[in-house]
Amino acid sequence: MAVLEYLWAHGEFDAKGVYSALGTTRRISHNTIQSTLERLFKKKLLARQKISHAYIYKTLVDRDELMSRMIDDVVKTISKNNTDGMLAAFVDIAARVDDAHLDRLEQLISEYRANRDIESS
Amino acid sequence: MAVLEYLWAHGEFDAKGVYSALGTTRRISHNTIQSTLERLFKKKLLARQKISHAYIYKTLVDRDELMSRMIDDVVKTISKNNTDGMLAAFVDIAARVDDAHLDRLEQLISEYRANRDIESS
DNA sequence: TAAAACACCGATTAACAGTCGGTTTATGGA
DNA sequence: TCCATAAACCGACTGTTAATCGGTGTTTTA
Repeated sequence: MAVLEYLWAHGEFDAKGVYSALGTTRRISHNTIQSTLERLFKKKLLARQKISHAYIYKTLVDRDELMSRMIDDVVKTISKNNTDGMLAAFVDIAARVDDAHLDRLEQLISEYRANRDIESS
Repeated sequence: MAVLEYLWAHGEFDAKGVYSALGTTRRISHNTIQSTLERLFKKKLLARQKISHAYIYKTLVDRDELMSRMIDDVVKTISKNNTDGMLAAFVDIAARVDDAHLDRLEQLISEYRANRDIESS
């Protein structure tokens, strides 16, 4: 997560760059960062491109997309096809923060619809 | 999950009861069911009560509540405090199923509000 | 009171994240 | 051209957790 956070915040970087930002604070070796980058790459969460002899990594999914995937996984394991329960959970969670979030959620739905209509015209 | 599914569908049961329902199909021993029940109990997902010398287990959370918790976990690990991103992800996921789910989501928000207002009066 | 039923503990396997060391390979400068 | 360095790559170890089961001891009950 720390690596992803960093790349989300700062764009493309090589292992060295990520290491100099995170390594000291987290007391982690360069190799640890490197392995983490490789594993994220294998999971297709990062893309990489060889510049000279070092890879430059960048994220393949943004934070919201990753969150969506993870929530999707949860929904799949726990309530196969019970999308209504899923929607109810969304409302619960939003309301749990505070009720204003329900308004905001409605607003986002409207925005989504508006956006969709523009794109399809 | 299979154990939880069973208890959600059939109410209270002891290990034996769950075993006779799931054991044969899944080719799983009585002990496996028992361990699973114990672990779920330790996680506070099940409650139990000793009847004679056997425990009767029942679920402490329903499916939607469990889903909420798991989604909450995802949101916490991936987007600390970025609730707006979370809400956007909800809309995305709902819309991804199909657009009717956006209507349904709005409906659930209304229902939630109506419910809340009744309870607070 | 002995057999059956059950709880409980420990053990094994498999997966995975986090971490790192060692080895190989490729680069670029002397 | 050759070597020092940087980086990739591979394997390993630890810790955690789920899934699975056996063994042991305890409680019922016939």
